[in-house]
Amino acid sequence: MTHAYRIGEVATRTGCSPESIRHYEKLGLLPPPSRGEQGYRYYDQAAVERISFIRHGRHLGLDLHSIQELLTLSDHPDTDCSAADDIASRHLAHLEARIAKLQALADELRHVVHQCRGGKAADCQIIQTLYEHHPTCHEHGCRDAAAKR
Amino acid sequence: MTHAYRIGEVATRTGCSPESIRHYEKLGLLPPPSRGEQGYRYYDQAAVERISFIRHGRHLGLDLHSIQELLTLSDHPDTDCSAADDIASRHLAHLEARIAKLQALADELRHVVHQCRGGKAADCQIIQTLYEHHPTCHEHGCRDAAAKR
DNA sequence: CTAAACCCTGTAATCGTTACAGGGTCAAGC
DNA sequence: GCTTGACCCTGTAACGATTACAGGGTTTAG
Repeated sequence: MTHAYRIGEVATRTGCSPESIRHYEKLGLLPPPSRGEQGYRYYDQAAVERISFIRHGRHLGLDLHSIQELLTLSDHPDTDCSAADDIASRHLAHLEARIAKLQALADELRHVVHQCRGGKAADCQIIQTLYEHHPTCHEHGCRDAAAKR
Repeated sequence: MTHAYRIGEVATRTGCSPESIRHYEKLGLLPPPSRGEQGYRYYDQAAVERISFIRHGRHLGLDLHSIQELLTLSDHPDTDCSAADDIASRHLAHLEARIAKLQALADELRHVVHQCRGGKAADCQIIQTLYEHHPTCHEHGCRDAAAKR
């Protein structure tokens, strides 16, 4: 009730695009805002903060479903909030796993990059590696890596 | 011409699902295979190797477009292959950037995790942080982080 | 002869965002 | 007045790669 912002102003204030804001509404993360006579959405300060909340969660890499759960917790201040910790911990573990995997991929790529400057494709180490590559090859001995799984 | 494999056998040999194989064909990464009288696809050894090539590229995190470029290089053995090196280097740089970003996110998350075991949602540090969080906050002094951008 | 395990095509879902198309509304400037 | 541009609305489709159907046909083993 503080001010009534139209979606464009909310967008610039929060860094969310108007499309994203409408999308969050459609998904149920935002309550339907009040509408002016011509159907324009009007948001109050609480809505701006809620959208910022979503934006920050996205910035941390949380998916909208997790953000939904966190918002629900926030909407019920008397609830036990260990669920929030679960979500954050789960996401952190997920991030760390992804980092480890990407590190492994980067290591593999570093092995093949700069192997073929100026040569012909027929001799290219990168292309050769892709034809012959056995996943998780130099992790543990390369012999049966292709057979497993 | 070595053997004629049906799509299911190719799938188990390469680790790609039949759907993915058909998808690669539709995108033009695979030449249309020969067909039996009932319309079944039949693949030879070269096709199996090409699909493995794609699979390995995907395993390294390359997108299908990059893989397409690498396959085209491989199809023209006389071409200069520095383009392959470009693709791999580009992807490596992309990976390293993504790793750095995920590391930063994980660091931020580690700051908030385990802050609210057993408390009420109203006091939850995680939820508070999401409401108040200013991106790149503890990078450089937190004061005007919200104002910029 | 029937049931399971294949194969075919085409479409829609996933996730979050962006980009339209096609239309309405409102302000400022002439 | 009337136009121009910046907004806003809804609904749909695209992105990338994969998965999951529906609805149908074929082969193979029991």
